[in-house]
Amino acid sequence: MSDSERESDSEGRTLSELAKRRGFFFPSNGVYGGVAGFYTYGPEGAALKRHLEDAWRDRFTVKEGNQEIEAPTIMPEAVFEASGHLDGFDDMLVECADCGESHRADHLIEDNTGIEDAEALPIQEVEELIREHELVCPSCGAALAGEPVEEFNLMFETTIGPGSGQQGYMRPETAQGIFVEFPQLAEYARNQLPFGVTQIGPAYRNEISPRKGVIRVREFTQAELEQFVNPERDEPDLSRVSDVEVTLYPIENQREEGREYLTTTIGEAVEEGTIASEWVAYYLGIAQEWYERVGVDMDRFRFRQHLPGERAHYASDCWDAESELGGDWVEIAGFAYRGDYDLSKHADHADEEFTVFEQYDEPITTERATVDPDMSYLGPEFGGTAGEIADALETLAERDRAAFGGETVAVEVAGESHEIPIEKTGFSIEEVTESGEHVTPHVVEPSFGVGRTLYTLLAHAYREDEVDGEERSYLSLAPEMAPTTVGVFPLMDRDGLGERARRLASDLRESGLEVAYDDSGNIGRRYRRQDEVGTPFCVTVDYETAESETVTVRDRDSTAQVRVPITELSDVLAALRDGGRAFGSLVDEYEELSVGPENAPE
RNA sequence: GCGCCGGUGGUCUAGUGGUAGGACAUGAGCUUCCCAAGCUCAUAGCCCGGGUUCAACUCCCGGCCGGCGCACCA
Repeated sequence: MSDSERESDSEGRTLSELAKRRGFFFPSNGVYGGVAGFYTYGPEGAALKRHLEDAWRDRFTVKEGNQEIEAPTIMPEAVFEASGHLDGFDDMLVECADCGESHRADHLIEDNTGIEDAEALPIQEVEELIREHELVCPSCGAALAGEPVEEFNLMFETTIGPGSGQQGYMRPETAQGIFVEFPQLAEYARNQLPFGVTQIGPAYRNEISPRKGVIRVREFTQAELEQFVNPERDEPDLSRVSDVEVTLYPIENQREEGREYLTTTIGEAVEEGTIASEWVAYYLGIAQEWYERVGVDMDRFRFRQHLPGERAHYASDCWDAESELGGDWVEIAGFAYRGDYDLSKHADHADEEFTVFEQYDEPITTERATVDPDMSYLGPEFGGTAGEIADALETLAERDRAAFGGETVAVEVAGESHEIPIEKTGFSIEEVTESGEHVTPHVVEPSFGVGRTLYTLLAHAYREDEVDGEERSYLSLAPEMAPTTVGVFPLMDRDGLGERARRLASDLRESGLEVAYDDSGNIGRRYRRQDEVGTPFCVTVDYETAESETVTVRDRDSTAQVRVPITELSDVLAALRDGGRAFGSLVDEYEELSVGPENAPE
């Protein structure tokens, strides 16, 4: 076992054990034997996920001035015919009868025959090609001719409506729900580019082999932004992020053995051309700051550029955000410049405009040669070909207005030349004023995996240390992310402390804090319980509370405690949660609690 | 999908051809004036199906689930 495997094993085991025991996540449907690739988020996990989504929404929807929508998860076949998922999401597998290895049939053909885009070919033809070219198994060399080519589509199929119904699919990405509604969405954006539409929700992929717990699952949550821009004009506000430092892993560095990552700023990376698209660069910068905010360890994080081979064919520049988990780098977000690929595809298939009308600053007036053929002449004269002749005249006028300079003009229809008197063509030079043009927007797509990000937060927050000689493990989650913000305990559940603490817990909940109340076991046990689920602060009602109307507030990471007046408590806790202040700043303002044998009251 | 390994309370684990023991956790109580202490009691388990056998948690076969490797990951 390599170091990284051992590391991965140990981190994965520790985390999945913690996740299950503490209610972050666990495999679904366990009582019926379970089914691979589906996970249930328990109480702690669901809260953490909600906070993560809220933070994403705050940054990528609200702060960017975008609009969030919620589209269905089941969509009809036509959507995926247009998007390319029906063909492109198909894998054609052929299995070697000799050694049992499965291979991508389309890749074998492309590699050995010079045929391109074999993916698009029907199954029978692929089987035929394997036979014709006498392709062999790359692993063992056995002939593959005659082996069946199996089609495997990563999309879940379903039937819409009763009976045979209509073929539908679970969406493999949330993005299509935005693209197909573009005409409506553009209308809501008052046809003003640029605008962005976000969506947070589940997507489905029938993975061949789900792995690594929540990292590769068949149902997962995406948070996606589709930023629609006018490629000729719209630019992001790079000044906003130009000083943001990022760790980049560009193509050149991946190709050369031993080359380190590139630590630079977004501004420099754009200037140097490391990041080709300014829009992609902008969102890398925004994302960098966001990942820091939610608690990703930036020493275990990088942006990696897609190699040309792994890039989708429509993406001109694509970067992944990757986090290091148990020694492996895992994709947690993708940032792609998708051009007009998606909207154009839907425009072709849907017989609908997927454009925005962009008004020019000044109307442009141009001269245009037009014809208005006299059909009462052309009809009797040319019979059935009259219509085609009229079309030919129009085409000719656009192409070569000089042809209309003589007495007659000659057009060719179906190989035959016809002479038309100029006065019957209705030829004229017109002034045409255009106030704008229809533009198919380009799409910049930051696409986040919520589950993978959540797992990263847990992995990067997990700590073990020692407190008073006792080992403890805790999650150093960002206060904003933590499932519970504050634990409230009575030091003893007697002498009225319990009642006072319960009342305090209730008051804090009313003020909008997420509170856990616990009076079971000794105080240390309760601290450890909260430590393990990442609760950043614990409040204890003790014997002094009744006298001074103060409680102790304990910091998870340092275990330090200060005594805070109850009247200020909810404000202080909210500020700690929202990042308005750090626990360290409380020490200056409030009395620090020191507890030990020498301080204990007699 | 293929190969290797595994599956015992919530978690971690011991063990056996005659249906199971521990630790932690959890609950009740005692104790305890700030960091998993102690004591008593309680709850709770052999992944599923078939086979062999008088008898299967144990042996065999299949499935499901998990880990790892291969393949796959638009």
